[in-house]
Amino acid sequence: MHGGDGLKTQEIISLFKEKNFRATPQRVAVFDYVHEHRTHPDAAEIYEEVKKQYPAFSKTTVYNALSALAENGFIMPVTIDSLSVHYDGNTKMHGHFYCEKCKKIYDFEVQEQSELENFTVKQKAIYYRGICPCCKNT
Amino acid sequence: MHGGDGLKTQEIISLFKEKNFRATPQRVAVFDYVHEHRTHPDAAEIYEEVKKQYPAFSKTTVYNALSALAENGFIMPVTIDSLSVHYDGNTKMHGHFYCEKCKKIYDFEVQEQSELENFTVKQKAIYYRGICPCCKNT
DNA sequence: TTCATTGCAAAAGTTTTGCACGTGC
DNA sequence: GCACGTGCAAAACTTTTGCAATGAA
Repeated sequence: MHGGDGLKTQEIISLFKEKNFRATPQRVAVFDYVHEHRTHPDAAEIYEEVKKQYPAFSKTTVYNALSALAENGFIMPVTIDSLSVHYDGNTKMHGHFYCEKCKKIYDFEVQEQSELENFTVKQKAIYYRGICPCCKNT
Repeated sequence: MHGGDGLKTQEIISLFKEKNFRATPQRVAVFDYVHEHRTHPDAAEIYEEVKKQYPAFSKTTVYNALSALAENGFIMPVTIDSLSVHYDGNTKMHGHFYCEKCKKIYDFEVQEQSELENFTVKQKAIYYRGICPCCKNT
């Protein structure tokens, strides 16, 4: 196991159909990868890994799938690292810590965040950056 | 006036020297632009605008200056929009709202955010995204 | 004088686009 | 069947790098 949700392909497809989200094998594979690997992968990593299973996979499709999945709330984009957009299968509100040394992204719990009057808020993100405990001791 | 701090060149240079930050005219100009234009400009905008005053300006220098200024706490990077890094002259803790329609970034107030045990936190950011009041009514 | 910074061009990397083809519903 | 998704290559962008020249301290 990878520490994810462990949803079977059929369950993922059902999830998509509930939201009238077209269930292509590519979208299912990207969803599955992001949910099974809670290390905040970016498009490049997802492309490399998913291609091992599905050799015909295109990079464009990864970008399309990620955008569509994020738009529909199936995954959460993390723009903490300005180089590339990372994605998180955990869509519940939580914070992200970016270690400037090892570049790893850590999750942490946060309290409920306030609303903004008159604004339609679709997504809230809390990003911290600095040095993680591991890298402090080296 | 642009709504910024209104620091004179000499004051900016003093500010730099206090922190042993080498005061080149380019760094002063970039600092000045970011502090006078509180619209969260990115490197491209700063380059275009500052070049009007100083034609010999190089894009590399803008990136160098922005990194160095951010590293020393003179400005704050805003990675809310995955396309480019924006910069904020206001380094006091506050939130940023990104409108997905008009792409404008709004500031808002936030409460004190919690610390993280064992982590060295150098920077905290709170990003919301969605639709701003202006764009809702169109 | 010295060493950090600048400026230019070229490279590296991510993301987008255009368009023909394929496929879920 | 039709609209939407996919795949490929090329384009568009942002940011970084290498290196010689310049200038702040």
